[in-house]
Amino acid sequence: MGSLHMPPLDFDGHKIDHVANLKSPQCRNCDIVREIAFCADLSHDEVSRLATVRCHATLPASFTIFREGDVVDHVYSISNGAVKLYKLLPDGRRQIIGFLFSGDIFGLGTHDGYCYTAETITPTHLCRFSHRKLDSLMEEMPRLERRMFSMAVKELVAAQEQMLLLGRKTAREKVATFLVKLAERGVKMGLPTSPVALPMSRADIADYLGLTVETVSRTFTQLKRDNIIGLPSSGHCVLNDWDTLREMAEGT
Amino acid sequence: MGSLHMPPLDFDGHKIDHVANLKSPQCRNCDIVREIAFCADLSHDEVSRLATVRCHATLPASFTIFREGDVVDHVYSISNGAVKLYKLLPDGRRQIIGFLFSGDIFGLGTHDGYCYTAETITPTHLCRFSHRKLDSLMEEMPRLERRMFSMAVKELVAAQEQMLLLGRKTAREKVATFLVKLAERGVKMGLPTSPVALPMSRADIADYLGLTVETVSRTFTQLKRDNIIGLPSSGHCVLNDWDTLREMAEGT
DNA sequence: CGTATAGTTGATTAGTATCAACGCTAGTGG
DNA sequence: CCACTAGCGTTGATACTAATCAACTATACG
Repeated sequence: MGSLHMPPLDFDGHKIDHVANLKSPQCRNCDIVREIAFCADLSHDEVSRLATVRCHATLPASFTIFREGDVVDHVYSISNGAVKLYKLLPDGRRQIIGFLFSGDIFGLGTHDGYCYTAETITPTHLCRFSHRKLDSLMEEMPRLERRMFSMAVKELVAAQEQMLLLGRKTAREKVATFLVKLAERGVKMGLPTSPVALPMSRADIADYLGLTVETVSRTFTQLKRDNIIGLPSSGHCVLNDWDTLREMAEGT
Repeated sequence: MGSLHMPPLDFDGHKIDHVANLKSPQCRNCDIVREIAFCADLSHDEVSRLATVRCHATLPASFTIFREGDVVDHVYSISNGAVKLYKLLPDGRRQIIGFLFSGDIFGLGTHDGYCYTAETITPTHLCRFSHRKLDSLMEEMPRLERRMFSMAVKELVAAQEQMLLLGRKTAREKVATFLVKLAERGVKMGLPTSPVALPMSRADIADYLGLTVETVSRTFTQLKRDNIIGLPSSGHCVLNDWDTLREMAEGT
């Protein structure tokens, strides 16, 4: 929020890592990313060619990557860190469209510009690909296009589930769904089910679930009192009763 | 609702129009569809090849085309009529994901099956394409893949706007947005801005906007009392004050 | 150590849901 | 042709969930 009027750091500026050192300690992480991000399913050769059009950057927390309405010029892939995407109403009401983590990509859009603002939550390491270059690469690499398409479909499926949550679930069900999804996402990344890391603020969670900070806080406290979760700190959540949480998320 | 346990009509069964007569009175409509649906941007030759894998059907109102979880085997394009897509919670709470009209396509999904149920609202004429055949066509026709991709992106953008509506807008704003969007959609199809046709029931509108029937009804009545809209019948809505409606939709 | 920010908790309000009744419309069958 | 019925839409009374307003506590930061 505080960075809303800060101009975006240039990827070619001082915060950039110009060379990806594939033998660095981050290598293992890169492999994981390759499995999940849009490099997956591509041959070694294809990945190398993708690498020629990419650019890295390490950004601080609360850094605005681009704003809703900006010209759609790049696609981003998160190597490491956490990003939130949101839309605003003129009076400041905010809806967070999604939280993204390592391996996720974002930056699709139409000729009307990006349809959301993207902002880092934690310090984040990003890969950036220019749409222009990506487009010409896609001409030669149909599998890349396939990959982009299937990712768009996945995003769409996620968006539709979130519509069900926002339109029809209670506060408890919303929070339960949020925790279950975060935990499942973590497991896919090789993390344990519990505790779940909550790098985002309560305000962010509220704006993601269509609630207020107070309601989110109260709901957490309530779930804690019922021994369904534990809150060792505001940034971590222990899932004590996975089954109950899952049922609650499904609305039963 | 009443057709929930009715087995889907087979496209190869008695309700099928096996041959598309391009010189029929529907021809003009077909042209319009070609502009909007995924045949747009394709050459005459490409459209012909698409035609070889397609299949037509005329379905009655309230007919379930496929259900959430069904194996994803076809993509559908609406020639004529109206369709709603929805998701259900185990206890029956429903969220309508979208209303679709002439020229719209639907039927994207993952290996987990379709992520929503599709049901006709009015009697509807559909085109159906098998995913399998479409996939092999896409190998040869990159533009077709492009087209599918850009349509998925458009759907995604729409889903994200709906998230903002569901999470952060008031009942009045929701209804105003709904009417504005419907009117704009109509204009794209060459219809006048007003009156807007409302082929769907109040219950459908409610489940689309995350409200109850009663709230939708009351909100319509209220807008009518304020002379912003007129309701000559429950199926039509006259937009008297476009600017106010638009502002209301944007939340100002 | 002091200040600013984030998170929690409490009291009250407001907006929408729920429950209930009634009117309208369209289709049905006598 | 018209009364009958069923479903949809509207309206009213009340309840309840979550929002708002406000105070306080915990945490992070300089």
